Amino acid sequence: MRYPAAETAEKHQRILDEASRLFRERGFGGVSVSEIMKATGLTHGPFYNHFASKEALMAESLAHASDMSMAGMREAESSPQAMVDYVQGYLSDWHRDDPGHGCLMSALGSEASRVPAVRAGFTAHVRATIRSLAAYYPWSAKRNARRDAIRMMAAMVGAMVLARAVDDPELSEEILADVRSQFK
Amino acid sequence: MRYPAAETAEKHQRILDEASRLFRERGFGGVSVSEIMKATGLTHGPFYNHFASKEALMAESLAHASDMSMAGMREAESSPQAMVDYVQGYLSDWHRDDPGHGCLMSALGSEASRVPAVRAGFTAHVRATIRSLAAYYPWSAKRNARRDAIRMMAAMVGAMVLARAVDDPELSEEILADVRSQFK
DNA sequence: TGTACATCAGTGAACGCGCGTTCACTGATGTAC
DNA sequence: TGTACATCAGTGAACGCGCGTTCACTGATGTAC
Repeated sequence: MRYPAAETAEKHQRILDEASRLFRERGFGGVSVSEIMKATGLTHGPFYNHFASKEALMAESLAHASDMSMAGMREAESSPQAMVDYVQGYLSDWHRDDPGHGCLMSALGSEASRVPAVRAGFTAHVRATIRSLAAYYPWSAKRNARRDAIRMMAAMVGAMVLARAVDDPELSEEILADVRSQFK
Repeated sequence: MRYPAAETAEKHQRILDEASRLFRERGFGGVSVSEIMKATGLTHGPFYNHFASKEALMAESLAHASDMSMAGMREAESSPQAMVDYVQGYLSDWHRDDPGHGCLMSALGSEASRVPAVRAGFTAHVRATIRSLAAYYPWSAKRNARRDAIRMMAAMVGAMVLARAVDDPELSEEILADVRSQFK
């Protein structure tokens, strides 16, 4: 049946919300189209009214996750302290235990290398993250801000990947704490 | 038909070699049992003479990759300079472009969090890496060696994940170079 | 304003495909006598 | 030393399953008159 035009756009957004969450939680390969549609409260059929393919959804939901993430970063840019808090929050247990609403670089990084459709969006997100960290984090030497932002970003992503993979909570906590204290 | 006993053990090793390479190249989900067996020159049937399941192979091939990797690290432990060279080599284009023979943390990190069978082996590898870096890298302050080893390892893994995912060679090179120069 | 009809996001059964896994069978090897 | 036979890693067809994707159909909405 035909539906009000407004609902269609809203459903499109809901698919993107659920997809970007589920992909970050379980990886691109770990979630089926049916599961995503079920999570939005629909059957799997109409998926192709919204997206050309699962790959197209991967690309669009990665861009969506990036938009959400960068919107959150806008707030962190309001003050040097907010920026430090952002980095500390990134390296928190809370973020480690909720990949679905967290950083897409640490959640989808290694898979992104293998999905060509997704790499351009991923690259744009990496660039935006570097730019924001370089411009707003209270660096001691502004001259090397971009270089230091890249180093910090690498440490943050690596720490999160390792803290999530390791099955000993103590070691996981140690990794996060050691990198946290590096940027306090 | 029956085969000489020596060949059987050798084939087991060859399956592990190919599996640990292919898994690192394409991820656990990106390689089928058939492909692995084909890469060792066999049909997929006898796979179950060697391993209980694909999950069991994942765990065993991760341990295998860890063994190979730690064997390589033994050499790096021979001198402080060799250790610095090891870190520089880790952050090289060569390593970035050959994940199949490289670090399993950067290749399989985000997937490892989601495969319970694999996490214990992954954790053991992380511990061994920390131990080796802490003990043999020429730290300025030996007192904080373990903390500094964890920080360096996080930066190395994060840099490799990002350098591989990004689709702009210049940005990829910049990430590697900036983290390389941090540990030179 | 009321009626007739085209629209199109929805439904859910069905498709081909590749996956992990199983199994009846093969036949050179190693062992018993 | 020679012969008979049990062993078991191999082969390759087959299995059930869930996947991404397609499609004939539905029916409330929006539009034309």
